[in-house]
Amino acid sequence: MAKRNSEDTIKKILKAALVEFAKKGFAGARVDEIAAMAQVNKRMIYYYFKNKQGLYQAVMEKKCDQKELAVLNQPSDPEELMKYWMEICYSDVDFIRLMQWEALEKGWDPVVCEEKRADNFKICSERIQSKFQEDVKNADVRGDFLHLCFMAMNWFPLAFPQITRFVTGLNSDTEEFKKAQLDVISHFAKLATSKKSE
Amino acid sequence: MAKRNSEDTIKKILKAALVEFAKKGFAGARVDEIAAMAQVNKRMIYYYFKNKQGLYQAVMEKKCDQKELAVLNQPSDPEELMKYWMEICYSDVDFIRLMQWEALEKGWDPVVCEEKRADNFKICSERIQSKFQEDVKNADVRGDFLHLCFMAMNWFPLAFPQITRFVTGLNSDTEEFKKAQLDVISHFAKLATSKKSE
DNA sequence: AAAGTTATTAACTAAAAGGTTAATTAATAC
DNA sequence: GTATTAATTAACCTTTTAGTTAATAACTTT
Repeated sequence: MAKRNSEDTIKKILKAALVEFAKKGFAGARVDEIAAMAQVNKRMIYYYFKNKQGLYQAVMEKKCDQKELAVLNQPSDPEELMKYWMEICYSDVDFIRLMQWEALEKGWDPVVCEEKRADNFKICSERIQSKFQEDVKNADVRGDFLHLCFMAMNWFPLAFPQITRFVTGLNSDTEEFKKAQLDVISHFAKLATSKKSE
Repeated sequence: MAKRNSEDTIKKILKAALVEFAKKGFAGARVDEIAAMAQVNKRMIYYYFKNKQGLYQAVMEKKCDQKELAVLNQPSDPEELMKYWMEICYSDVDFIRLMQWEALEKGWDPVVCEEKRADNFKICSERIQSKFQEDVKNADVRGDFLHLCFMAMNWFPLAFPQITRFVTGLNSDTEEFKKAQLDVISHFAKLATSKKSE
């Protein structure tokens, strides 16, 4: 019989739960499946996390904490910034899916870690504002709305893979797509940072 | 007892199913709930659509057909075009949610009406290409990728309401948000259509 | 109006799926 | 070593849910 190790079982459960929740959302995720994937008795989930909701909460909080680090390590150069966030998105599709499930399942209702997450996004918006607003003098466009647009361009292909395939003919998880998409985003970033000719 | 009317019951079922599928996705939708909402005996759903999957298919096909019309009625002026599609998005959030559930539940797998939908998007991409490419001579950006970006900016706030709230402090279903968002999108459109100064 | 067909209903079935009970085993304290 | 606590297990319970059975009521045809 395997040795006992509460820390290890908690870790195994969280890891499996992340995969399952990202794959099927909260409602679609199966507790039995998580237990099987983690190779842990189902009862352990209720022992450590009370119920499915508690486990979900724990998974979300952990992910949000991870992303906090990414915000703090942002590069300052605008060109680099675009590349940086794109890399992060494409290297952690589970995160995007988690956010997407949350969006659908919660709608406009409040979600976990509201304040922490809002703060993180605020930092990003301010970064964009300071880098872009100074250049586009004649554009009275809010920095947070610029931020939202760049985020949209980054997230969309991963959030809507079929539609991306319909539109571009490419799968968004291919290198070919990624390159072309970064090109457009950088193109927009350049347009927004060079003074308008008009 | 109410009079019999097969056409009417089919219509009632489809209407309720659209609401339920948009709200909870395929897996989350409850057949009993749809029946109750449609005020129809549950058995009728299986009678007319065989099973839950068949009903889902019917709902999706109907929606796709509806959107085909919107594509054909596109205005040609770029500025108008942005406004047109934004209005369509915000007046039919159910459609966006349907697409989003599909994205999550199907992942990269094929979906209903593949060819028809791909064709529709192609028309839109070509429209964008013809309107934007001629202006931005020095940009070797593909029209379909431009299209994808504009679509992303339009869809994102409705697809990710919490994140939009975190970033902008506004709910994406408010007029205030809509106005500001159209401003940014138009701003980007203008940037992309005026020749680069460089 | 009788026979046949189409639409509708209520009651039932079987299989998940989240959660619980209570017993058991390993580590720790005394 | 014995008692106590913490971790783990198997078996069970309850509710929910997609899907069925079989009977019945309303139209249509002849």
